[in-house]
Amino acid sequence: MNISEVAARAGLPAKTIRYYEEIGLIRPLRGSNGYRAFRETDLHKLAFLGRARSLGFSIEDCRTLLALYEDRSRASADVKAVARSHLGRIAAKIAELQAMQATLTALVDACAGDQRPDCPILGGLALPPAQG
Amino acid sequence: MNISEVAARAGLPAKTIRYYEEIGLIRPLRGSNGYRAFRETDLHKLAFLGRARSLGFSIEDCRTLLALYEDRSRASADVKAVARSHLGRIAAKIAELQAMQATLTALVDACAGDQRPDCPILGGLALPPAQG
DNA sequence: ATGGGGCTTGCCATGGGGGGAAGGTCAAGG
DNA sequence: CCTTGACCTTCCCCCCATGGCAAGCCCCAT
Repeated sequence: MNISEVAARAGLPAKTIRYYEEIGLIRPLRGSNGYRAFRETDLHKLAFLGRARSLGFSIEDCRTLLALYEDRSRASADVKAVARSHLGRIAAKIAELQAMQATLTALVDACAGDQRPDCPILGGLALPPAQG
Repeated sequence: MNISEVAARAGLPAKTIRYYEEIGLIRPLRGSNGYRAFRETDLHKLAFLGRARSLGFSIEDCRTLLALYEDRSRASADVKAVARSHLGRIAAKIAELQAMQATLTALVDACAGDQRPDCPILGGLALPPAQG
């Protein structure tokens, strides 16, 4: 399998696949012409990586998960720990965004949004945040 | 005012302030020794930028907001448009994270998390996502 | 053999700074 | 006057996870 075929099948850009090889996530073979020669196992790994990335796992998390994926004697507790840690980061990020959303929504709702220059949004950004 | 004082007062790292000058968000004066000489207006702008950034506005959004902030004849509608656009991005990001959260939570809940190797999390990452 | 696509490497760019080196400046103490 | 140490300056490389582009092979069909 050449890179464009495995890219189409894994749903990843060829550039990303080359990058994943460069950082050691996959190790495809090489043909005599220098082309990467992907096996089915490489394709599986790339599909795995694509799904893990789409769930927001970092590359380093992916490296860990891939090692666990390949280790037939792994403990599921190890996998669960990685996943739960990531869930914590997701929850924290959601909370942060929701706080921004609340603050900004309040400012937007207070703004007339007409031709006049008076603007509570700019006012809110210019002054220290009130805690009440 | 030297950079460390304005950094402390604006709550921004000195490095960030130099960066903001480099990209033209602020234009502090210079003393004869080459040191940046910040005025009160520079401090206000930096505090404004810090709050806008903490609400998740991009640097380019900040540039726009700062221009509106300085334009006494702006229309509040222009400000509101920028803020609403940003609120849309925030909502999209929250939705994306919540989708990840839902998928990952389901996998984590299905995982025993013990010493055995069977792991629905890895299974879910290895197989194409079921839509049910 | 010629053309057009696919493959390779390599370098530069993003956003929003962080880290740290090399060197000039300033204020206080001996 | 000299030193010390804190502060300031510019400069360049680093992060993540790619995207874009260019030069130069390679393969297949005509």
